[in-house]
Amino acid sequence: MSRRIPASTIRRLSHYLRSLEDIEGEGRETVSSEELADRGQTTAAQVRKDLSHFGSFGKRGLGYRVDELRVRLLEILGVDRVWKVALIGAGRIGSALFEYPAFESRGYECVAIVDADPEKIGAMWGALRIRPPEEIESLIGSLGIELFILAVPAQAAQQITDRAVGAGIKGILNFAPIRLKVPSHVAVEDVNLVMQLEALSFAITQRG
Amino acid sequence: MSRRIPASTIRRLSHYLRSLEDIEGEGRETVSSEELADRGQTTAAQVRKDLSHFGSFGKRGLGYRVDELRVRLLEILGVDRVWKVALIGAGRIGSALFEYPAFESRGYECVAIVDADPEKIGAMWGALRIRPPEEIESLIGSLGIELFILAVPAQAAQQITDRAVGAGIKGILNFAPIRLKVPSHVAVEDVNLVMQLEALSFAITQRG
DNA sequence: CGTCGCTTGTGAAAAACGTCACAAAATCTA
DNA sequence: TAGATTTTGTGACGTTTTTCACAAGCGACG
Repeated sequence: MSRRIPASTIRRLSHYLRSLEDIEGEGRETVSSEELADRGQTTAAQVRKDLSHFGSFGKRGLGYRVDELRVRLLEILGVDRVWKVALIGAGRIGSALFEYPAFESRGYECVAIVDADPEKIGAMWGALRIRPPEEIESLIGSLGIELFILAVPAQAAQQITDRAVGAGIKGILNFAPIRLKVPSHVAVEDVNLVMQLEALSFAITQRG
Repeated sequence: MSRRIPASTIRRLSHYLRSLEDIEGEGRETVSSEELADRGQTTAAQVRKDLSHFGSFGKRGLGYRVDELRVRLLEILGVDRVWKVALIGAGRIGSALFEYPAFESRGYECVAIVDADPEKIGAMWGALRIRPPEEIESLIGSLGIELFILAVPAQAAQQITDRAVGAGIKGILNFAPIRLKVPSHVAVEDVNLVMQLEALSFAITQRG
């Protein structure tokens, strides 16, 4: 029941949540920390320690009720509600993300698409019309957008970020390969595929 | 000059490498640990500690020679050569990745595309023809493929992984939302956008 | 009801990771 | 050459994160 939670704990909670959904799909009603550990890449003690940051949800001798723990994890992770998301950048990555079914299934709802390319502005993606960057502030305000998925070239990313921050954005999933500067109350998660590929080639090279 | 390197160090090395390329582009010849720290999200001591795992590349009083350190980082990360990559899954994500310019610029060369959809098999993407899954083993063998970019539905991922491992694959960049089971000599990096969005919503909810 | 088997929750120990502080090495200046 | 100045490389230290170990809680069963 502490205050400061490690980022690695949060990642594992996401994974537990997915496992719980699988387990629920299998029709099971309870699960032990050991089984959750096996399905993740961790240990039973780690599972219990992770959960203990937020309360005690299990029953000794029995384990955790699957649906109960699932709902608690949804609450903890803040995905027990809909998040209004804007997709900034209607290129290849943006297009792939827009169709990515996993987002909607977790309550992330794309309510706006923005692109700077005059050829794209005005086009329809599904029910959404692509908007020009000038409308960023008004879109955030009128639609209640809290999250940005930022899939624009690196040189445009900081400028757009500054405007989004000014208009009250709360979090950014950043695909641009730069470190965005934001005030401390704005959350940023970087997606960096080159970095992950380099982690692979390092690991392989290391082992010879 | 130690043996076991923290994953966080590797991520930072990738970032230093990008910074060095920027700095070189600005025409500078040397750089201090402090400047590298400023461009990353870290401290000068951390930069020096990270580098010290692999040797001592700087000159006291001067800093690091930009081009020299850049080349050393390329070697350390294993990107001082070409990696033959296969793209498994020619859907939206696969398409976005295939056109992603950053991959080629770091020496990751896509030499094969595989998809299970009969409607896609045989189609050309650039100079590459989309292959059926049955050819996975022979493609790995004949083309010298070492890395997979796995962008297929979750239920197909483990099966394809098993076959790739059997045929000698060394690393997998996994977009499927499951934890792949692989022998310890195979490296896996998971790309999990839902997990990253959940990290955002957690952070925002926490501060709420 | 008492005991047995199972599994949680949690302090305490250990390990991993990051920070600090400073001696050592390099250049520059005179 | 000597002294001033800069910045690295690294052992010692502090903090964070993981692992360990076990008391305590729960259900089952005779």
